[in-house]
Amino acid sequence: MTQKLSKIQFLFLYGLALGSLLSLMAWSNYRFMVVDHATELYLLLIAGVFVSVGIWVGLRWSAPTIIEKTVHVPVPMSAISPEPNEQVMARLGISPRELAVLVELSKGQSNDEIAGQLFVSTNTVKTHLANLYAKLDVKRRTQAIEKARALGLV
Amino acid sequence: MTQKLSKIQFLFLYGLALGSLLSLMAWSNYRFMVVDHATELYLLLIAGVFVSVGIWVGLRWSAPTIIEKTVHVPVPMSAISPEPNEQVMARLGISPRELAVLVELSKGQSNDEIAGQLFVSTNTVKTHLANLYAKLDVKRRTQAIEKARALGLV
DNA sequence: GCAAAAATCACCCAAAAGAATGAAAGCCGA
DNA sequence: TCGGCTTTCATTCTTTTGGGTGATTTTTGC
Repeated sequence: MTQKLSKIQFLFLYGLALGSLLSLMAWSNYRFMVVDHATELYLLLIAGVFVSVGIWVGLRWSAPTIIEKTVHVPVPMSAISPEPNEQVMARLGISPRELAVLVELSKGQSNDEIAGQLFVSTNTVKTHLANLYAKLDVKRRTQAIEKARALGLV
Repeated sequence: MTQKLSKIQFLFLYGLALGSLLSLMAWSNYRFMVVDHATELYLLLIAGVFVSVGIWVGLRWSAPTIIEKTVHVPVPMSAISPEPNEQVMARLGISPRELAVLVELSKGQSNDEIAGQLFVSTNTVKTHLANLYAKLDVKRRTQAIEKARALGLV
C-alpha cells in the first residue's frame, strides 16, 4: 500500500471517487440507452460496496467483543510477579495502546499483522514499538518480549 | 456507541453521505428520467440500510477478542512435570546444537550475539534458525520463542 | 476551553533477519 | 566403508525491523 495520502486526503478522494465513478456509470447508461441486466449488476455492486464499507466501519470503530476467559496456571512460587499489571504500566509509563501492541508482539506477530489486528498503519505500530523499546529499555522486539514476560505484562 | 462523533468520524460519514447521495441521484435519474426527490431520499435510506447490514455483519462475524485472565496458582517446582526436554527434542528432530541456538534466541539475542556465544559464524546461526523454524513450524523468531516456551524447551 | 498526553501517520535510511541454494568436513552405526 | 545426520559456512536476494524526525489528530484532565 502506498502511504502517501493523508487521512483527510483519502476521505476527500473517497467521496469524490465514489460519487463521480458511479455518476459516470449512470451517465454512460443514459447516453447509450443501454437497457439490459447491467443495471442489476450495478445495484449488486453498489450494495456490495456499501456492505463492505459497513463492515470496515464496524470493525474499525467499535469496541471489540470481549470474551473473558479465566485460566488457572500452575507456576512455581518463585515466579509470581509481585507487582500488578497496572502498577508496572504506570511505573514505566506504558500507555494502553502500547500495551496492546506489546501483547500482539509477544504472540509472535509481525508489524504488519499487528497493524491489521489493531486497525492502524504499520508506521503507527513502529512508533509504538520504538516508544516501547525506550520504556522497556531494550533494543529488539525479542528482548521486549522477554522483558514483558519478566514484568508480568503479558 | 453513543459517543460524540470525532472529527475524523464526521468527515468519514460526510464522504460516505456525499458519495452515496451523488451516486444515487445519478442512478435515480437514469432509472426514472425524472427528478424525484422522494425517490432519492428513499434510495439514500436503502444505502443506509446496506451500510448498517455491513456493520452488523462485521460485528457479528468478527472473531471476538479473548482476554485471558490468568490466575497464577502457586505450586512447588516439584509439582510441575512437563514432558522432558529430550523427549520433545526427539519428537521434533531438534539437534543439540539447534537447541543451544534456540536457548540463546529466547534470551532475546541477535543472530550476531548468538554466533558470538556459540563461537560460530552468523551464517551458521541463520542456518540453524532456518532449520528450527521448519521443525517448529513457525515463520519468525518471535514465533519460535513462543513455541519453544509452549513446548517447555526453554 | 485549553494544555498535555496519547495516538496516529509519513518518509528516509540503515541494519537485521530470513529464504534458497550449494557445499564441505566430521561422526556414527550398519 | 558407505550412507545418513549434524555441523559448519558462503553467497545472493528479499523482507522485515529499527532509528530518527516531524507532523497532525484525538483524547483527556483540569
